[in-house]
Amino acid sequence: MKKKSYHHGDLAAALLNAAEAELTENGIERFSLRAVAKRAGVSHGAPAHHFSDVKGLLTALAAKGYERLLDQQSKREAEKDGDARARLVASGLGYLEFAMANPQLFHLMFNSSIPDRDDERFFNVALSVFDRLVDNTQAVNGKSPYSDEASMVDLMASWSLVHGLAELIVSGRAERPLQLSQLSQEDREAVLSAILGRVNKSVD
Amino acid sequence: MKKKSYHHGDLAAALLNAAEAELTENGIERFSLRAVAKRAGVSHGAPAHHFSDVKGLLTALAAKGYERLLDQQSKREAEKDGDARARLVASGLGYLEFAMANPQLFHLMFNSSIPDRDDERFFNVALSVFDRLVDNTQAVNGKSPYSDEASMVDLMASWSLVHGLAELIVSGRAERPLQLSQLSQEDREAVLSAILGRVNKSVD
DNA sequence: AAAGCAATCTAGTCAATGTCAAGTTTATGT
DNA sequence: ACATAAACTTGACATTGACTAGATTGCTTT
Repeated sequence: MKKKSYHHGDLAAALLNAAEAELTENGIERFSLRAVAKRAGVSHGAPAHHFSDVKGLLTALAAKGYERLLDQQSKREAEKDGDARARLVASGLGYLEFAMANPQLFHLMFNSSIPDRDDERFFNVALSVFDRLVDNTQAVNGKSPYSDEASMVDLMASWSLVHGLAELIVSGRAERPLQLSQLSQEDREAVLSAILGRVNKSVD
Repeated sequence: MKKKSYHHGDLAAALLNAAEAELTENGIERFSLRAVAKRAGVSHGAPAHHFSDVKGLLTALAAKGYERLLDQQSKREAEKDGDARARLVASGLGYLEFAMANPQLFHLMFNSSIPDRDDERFFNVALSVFDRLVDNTQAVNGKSPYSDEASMVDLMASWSLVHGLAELIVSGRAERPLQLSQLSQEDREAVLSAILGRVNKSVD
């Protein structure tokens, strides 16, 4: 069905797909805009008409990543519809799952200064992820992080733990201590849940 | 005293200093080997004789960073010589302090795939940081993370929390919730300590 | 339906970059 | 002092992102 017409039809989407494939294969540090264009079957100058530059393309890709992250978390939370704390942990597992399934994309979203964080779409979807954490935290301890300082401390502890663990796993530094790759899916989740459960334990 | 002689004298060290300065000013993503050479006052080909390539130079720089991180932690721990748990938190504060003082170097050490983690010096000093955490964890809960699984879970939770918090701060994502830049040094440490204290709280 | 216009894409060019090879200068050891 | 190796320079090359001018095509307007 694909005719090699001058106009592509939906080059923007095709470029995003190509960009993610390139990112996955080569990593952010060997990422090349020209390789993306070649993969999409267009000239090296074509991307500029849809994304002003590399920064624009990768900002859009990172925003797409955030949306998938949100989906992943929603899915996980939906499975545990009862306890608020269980939902918070489930949300964290979704975060980890996303990181492990998309390490390079995760890296782009969180460890790169290339994406433009002030981009509207990027900003909003990133805020959504944060807001979800706000809601979950409030559901657990009954107080809004925005008004209650201790609750915000709880939130930051949860966030830091989940994100830090994701970083350690994705970068490979958690492999030696935990040997996650040796474990079954089930055991792995048990270990990760145990770690996530170590934060904000209710002492009352 | 510096003569513009053909031979530099200690170019390796000079290149490392120049590299750190360039890294601090431009960040890893705009890091240029030629700019480093120019800053050190040598030709663009000179670095190759001391560090085989960019990877080699940045691996050495990252290893230096690890050494400074270790020092920072030692300093902090030395101040709290009593309680094991207080020492663990102090160690974490040292970690955060290093990250905040050297954001780009931190980024190079932990979020970049450029440094060669199998490099002997890099590997060993990174292991030292981990071993310190092992010792501190054992001091707190009395069991070796290497033999006791629950203790390793504690360790990973501590590590993840500290590292994640450092990442959130350095990347700027913690600023909105915590507004650390608005706080005094004292208040800031109090907040950070509170967050670090949220993990592995003894419930017995 | 035809013409004009704007969007889309190509192709050529430029400066910057990392790496390599060849040559030059200086230190060192015998 | 002389040879040899180490340190450094210079020039070259392929790759990269960005810019420009021009070619092609879809769309709107009448």
